Amino acid sequence: MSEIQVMDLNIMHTIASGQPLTFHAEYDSGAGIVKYNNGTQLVMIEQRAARTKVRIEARDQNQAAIEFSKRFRLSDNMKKIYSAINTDAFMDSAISNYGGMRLTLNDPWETTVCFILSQYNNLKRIRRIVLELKERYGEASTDGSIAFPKPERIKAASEAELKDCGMGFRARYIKSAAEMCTENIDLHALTGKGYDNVKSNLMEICGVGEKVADCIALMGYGELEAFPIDVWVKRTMEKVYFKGREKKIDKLMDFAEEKWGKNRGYAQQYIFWNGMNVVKR
DNA sequence: ACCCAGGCGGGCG
DNA sequence: CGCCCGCATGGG
Repeated sequence: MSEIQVMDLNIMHTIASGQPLTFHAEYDSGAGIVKYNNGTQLVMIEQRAARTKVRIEARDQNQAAIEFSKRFRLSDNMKKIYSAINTDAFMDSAISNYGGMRLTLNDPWETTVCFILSQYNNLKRIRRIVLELKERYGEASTDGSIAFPKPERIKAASEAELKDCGMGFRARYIKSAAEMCTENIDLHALTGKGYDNVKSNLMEICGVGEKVADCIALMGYGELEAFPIDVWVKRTMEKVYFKGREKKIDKLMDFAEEKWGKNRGYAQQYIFWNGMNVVKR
């Protein structure tokens, strides 16, 4: 057992907010406990009521603490980021509602799968599909928890078997993504190559368009310039900044770059989550 | 019953 | 180019 000091971190909001980690971590909001397999082992993180200390339990404490710190982006200076994205009353309320919500930095392959599954879908069902994939194809760690399945394992499954996990028409994309990522492109090699480069390479994958590529760039590679625009972000931005008038994606992208600059990926996460849960339709 | 979901690829004008 | 359509599935 070890404790680490954290600032501007709210695990509850982070875990709830529709990111890859969300889709397989178990979270007990009453106890303030998250459990997830970090790729090699089971990790338990406890944070009571947005406190500044979290407790970590894992077989290999050191590895768990390092991975946790990276995955929850603890080295981000949130004071600076908030001052960059708190540009108006709407952003101010979003930050006040969900302060401490972090972007997470996830495995690129896992992120790719999660966001291919996200298209024309909803959070609840994405989560179920991801859990199903893990149960069927995931690899058990020695502590019994299950790691997200590697592309080799997904590739070995038939499209019909994948469809059986409830993913519908996305099975074709998942299957071909697994093939590409084992044969044609090395996802890990894209790390640190820069936003434009990462994004254009990701879009080579069938089933990965602009929005999904932005999600992967943001949450799988930590490219904070990525600004994924889904139906909620679009709706919310139109309502808040354009008097409810419809705007094209490109227009909204330019607006975001202008308004929130290099940290616009963080702005997007707050717009998305506050838009979906508070502004609603 | 009907509409929608963290969109995308393909086809058409 | 831009626009429009179908797509599997489950929940509101």
